Amino acid sequence: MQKITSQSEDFSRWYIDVIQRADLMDYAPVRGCIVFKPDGYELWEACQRELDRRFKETGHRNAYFPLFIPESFFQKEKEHVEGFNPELPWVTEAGGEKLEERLAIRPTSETIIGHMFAEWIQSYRDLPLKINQWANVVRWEKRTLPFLRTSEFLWQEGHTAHTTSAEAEEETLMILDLYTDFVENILAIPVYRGQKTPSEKFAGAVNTYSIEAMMKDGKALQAGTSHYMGQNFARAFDMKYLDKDNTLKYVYTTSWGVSTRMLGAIIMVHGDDKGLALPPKVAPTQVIIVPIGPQKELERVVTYANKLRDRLAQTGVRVKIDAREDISPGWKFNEYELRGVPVRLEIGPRDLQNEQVVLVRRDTGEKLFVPESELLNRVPGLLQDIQSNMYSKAKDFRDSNSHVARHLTEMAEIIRDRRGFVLAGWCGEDSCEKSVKQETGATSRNIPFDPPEVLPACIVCGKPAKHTVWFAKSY
RNA sequence: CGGGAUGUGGCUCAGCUUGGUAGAGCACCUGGUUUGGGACCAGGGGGUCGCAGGUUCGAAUCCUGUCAUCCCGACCA
Repeated sequence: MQKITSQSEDFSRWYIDVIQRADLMDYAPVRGCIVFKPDGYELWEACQRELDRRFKETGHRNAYFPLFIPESFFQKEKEHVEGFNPELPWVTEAGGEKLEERLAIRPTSETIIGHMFAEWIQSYRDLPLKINQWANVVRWEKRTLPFLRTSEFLWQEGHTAHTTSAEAEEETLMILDLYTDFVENILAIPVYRGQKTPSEKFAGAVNTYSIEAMMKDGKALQAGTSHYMGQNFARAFDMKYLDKDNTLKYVYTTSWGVSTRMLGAIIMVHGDDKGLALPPKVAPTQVIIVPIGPQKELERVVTYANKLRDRLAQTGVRVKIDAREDISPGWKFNEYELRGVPVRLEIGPRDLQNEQVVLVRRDTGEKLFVPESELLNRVPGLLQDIQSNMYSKAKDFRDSNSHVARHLTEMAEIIRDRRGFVLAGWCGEDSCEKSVKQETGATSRNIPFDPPEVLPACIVCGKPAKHTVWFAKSY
């Protein structure tokens, strides 16, 4: 069996090797498009489950809007058109005839949802309106990478409309908190929360907020964004309501999304040279049972293993058994480590004899000999322990690769030699932000709400800093 | 979109320089022996060489075009 490239040798190749060997995806016959294979799609479904529950708990309802967007819709919001035009695919012909108006395949749905909201909103009593949609979107990217940037991807996009700017801003930040909670507690990935600089914000937004995660190669990945649109889209799409004072007013809107890019984050944050490592809370299989034994004993072992499987499943653990006889235990060990299953349960004749099982942690490789009588009590705690340990490891890595720089040359050195995130002061000028990119290759990730340190001077021009900003090379 | 590389059974690749009708390892199938960290023996099936043209008696091999993937860069909610 061919080995995967090690992370230290070539991180990009390691990533491509792992996602294919772990059977998460396959390339599709269309440029930049991938197939989410069952194991990859199950991971996405696990994310969906967690997020969808949170959206509903916070008063959002799911709906579904069309894939096609009339060209004229895009013309209505100037920044929005300019931002998205380069990456739009167009339908110009259908049913054998040329269309009167071209239809874009949605890159995001602000426009068409804005159009519909305008029809649905009449009175202040219709507000707030809080909708989420699970959908595929298309952006014709120049350079693609499975999960992280593909021409077509899956995501959720929330869209809300409110009577006041304060309420809309509150929604925007509440969602950022929701994303943070999900990514940190479920995916075990620590994030920096903050506001995007004007050059990095969403096309048409007033403010964009993001959570930024650090991959194991030190690059940043925007794991989620939440936008406050002010009245930009309300004016463009005529989203008005009659207020208590009997005057027409524009609503304030928000939008926010996370995508299948998060699968890439899980892989790049937790994976190692053995392959994937899935946080227990999203792992489609949390415990894999591998029965071991010579032919004569195997039947007895498997019968017993099946009983354990059933009892574990009853306590809510997602458990599977691999009782294939034609594949050696050693092969299975490697296989499930590659696939990132958090816990392996080995059971053989010796264990039957001793009334115990062997548990092996994916995160540390540690072997635990557990009396059979304690198994049901131990497993949930072990899974929780793995979950926390994975978060701590990721956080330690992130923290030890987060630096502070006071001069541009210093930042360039850090980015070049040590990688990771660099905190720096910024005067607020576009030109200085551009200089950072030119000199170091890093772009501004966000302006953190709670920077570890406040920097007084702009790293480029030395003038008083308006903001303290995270910079990094990013995916 | 620019620069570089690659495309040959499911996978990794050899063959291409010097054209002569496709090969290895792994995987797969059958039988047997095995089973606590990627088992072994024997037998077997599977590819007109990314695609389309061209040169030639003859093309995986030479030429042109095209598509896709990987790396670097530009661009990028």
